Amino acid sequence: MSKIRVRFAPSPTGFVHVGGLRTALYNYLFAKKRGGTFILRIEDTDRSRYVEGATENLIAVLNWAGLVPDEGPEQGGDFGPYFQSQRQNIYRDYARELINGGRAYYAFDTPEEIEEMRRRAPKSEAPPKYDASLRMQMRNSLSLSPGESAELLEAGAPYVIRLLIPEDRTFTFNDIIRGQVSFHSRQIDDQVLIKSDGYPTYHLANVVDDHLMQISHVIRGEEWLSSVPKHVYLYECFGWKMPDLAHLPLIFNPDGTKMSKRNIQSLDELPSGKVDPDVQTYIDSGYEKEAILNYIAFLGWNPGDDRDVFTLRALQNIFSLERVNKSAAIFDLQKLNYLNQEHLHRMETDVLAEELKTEMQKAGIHYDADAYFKAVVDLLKSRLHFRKEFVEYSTYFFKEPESYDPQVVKKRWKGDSAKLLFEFIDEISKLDRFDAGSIEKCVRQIADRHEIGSGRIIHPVRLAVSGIGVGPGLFEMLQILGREKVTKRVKNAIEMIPARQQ
RNA sequence: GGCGCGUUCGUCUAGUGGUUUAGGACGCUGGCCUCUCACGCCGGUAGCACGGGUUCGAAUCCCGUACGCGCUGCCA
Repeated sequence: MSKIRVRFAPSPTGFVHVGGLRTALYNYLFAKKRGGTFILRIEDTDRSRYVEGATENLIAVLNWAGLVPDEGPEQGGDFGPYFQSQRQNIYRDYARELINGGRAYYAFDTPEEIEEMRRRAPKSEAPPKYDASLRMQMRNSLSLSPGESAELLEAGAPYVIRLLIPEDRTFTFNDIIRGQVSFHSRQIDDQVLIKSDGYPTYHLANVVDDHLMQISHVIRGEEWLSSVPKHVYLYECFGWKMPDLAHLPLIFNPDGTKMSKRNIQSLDELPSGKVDPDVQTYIDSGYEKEAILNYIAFLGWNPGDDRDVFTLRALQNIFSLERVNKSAAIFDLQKLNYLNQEHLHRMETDVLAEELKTEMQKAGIHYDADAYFKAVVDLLKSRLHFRKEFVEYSTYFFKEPESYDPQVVKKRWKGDSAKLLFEFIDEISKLDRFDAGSIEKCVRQIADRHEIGSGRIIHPVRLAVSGIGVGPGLFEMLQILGREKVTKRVKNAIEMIPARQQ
């Protein structure tokens, strides 16, 4: 079996689309699973749509995701350059070869003339194509005499090179995902191969580059399916072997429309039925990298069993194109959220703690010791949906409460709370070991003594040490805080709270 | 309009002629756990687009219809 070589070939026209990231991911997974090469090729042949910084941004997102190319603009390789804009002369040579072989021709029609040709058609009908039925009425090296054409070329008249699509041919090809697909040449127009600005169109460039770069499998979005016959014909003209094809299903908004960046400010205020196609938005919103990758991998693919949480490494081992679906998928934020939480909960505490330090520093919060910090992370981990929540959830572990939630005071702070809490700090002062088990025993004993529910102590203590009414299990929380802090905070609260009540 | 591709719970999907009273996950929902909020656990909800064939038997094969999407550019 020949070497697996796949490419992700985006055009730098803006932000990185969720669908684009998935295409990159599938290419990457396919290559890695089979010991192949993952190539990044920048398809920047449309100067009018070129966006400054888009390439850098694209590479940054790919690196962020861990989908690092084996060959590409950054890492180089034996098949460069990896920018199509730097390969112009290559395409030009191949286009000439086509013309010399009678497979392509020069066309001198101006954009206005083509526009006019299309406008001439009755409104009820479909716009005509530049094809066998029309080309002899246009201005090109087929309709003009050889002398006229040569004259125009010599005079430097603007021209494009068009592919001469044969009449009455059926192009059939096999797609790994869709099976056999065929098109009749009647449906295909004489595709422009070289534009008047000298740059190639996608169709020529991708065929030439895929061949020259020895691409074994083309994995891309379904929007390309309809232009495959043109590519099939080009491969035939050049006498090249075509790579295997896999056309991926599209990804849509919840309302079934195409994902668009229009009218989207943030994930918190999405227009009804819409979702943000910009990968950067999810990164900025604090989604776990692994969760994003896991989620988009499952948009159109599944491992065939019940498992649904995978790291990039794990996906590498089980991915296969054969298990990619045919039908389009809808992007669902809730499932992403679920996976985000799953990945967070499955992280090793040590690793998470290390990464959370950055979040803490950003928030300007300082902590005492590594062991203490890790203990807090361990305790709070299972309550996290997003890692950024940690800062908020853990504040009272790093500084004393400055106020007490009035709602909770009203609900939990009873007339005897102060008295019970005095008793509580007195009891815990006698404890040999200040651990969750001992603290709990202590609380239960006080409650029994007064014949009240232990909640009558638990809730006020929580309020006293944290200032709020929600949080992790109280006893574990107190153990981590330590006897000294707990005693101090409870005393503070006893002083503060009744004063506020009056 | 033409051509192409697609259609299993609200969503992601399993399913490749009998193992299926169509399975899982998210969501929603009932409960358990419990000191709160989460987590976790147990349960429920809901689907083969429609119509014809083929077959002893079809979600699975064929045809048609409907609907959706893609392409129909000197965009990719």
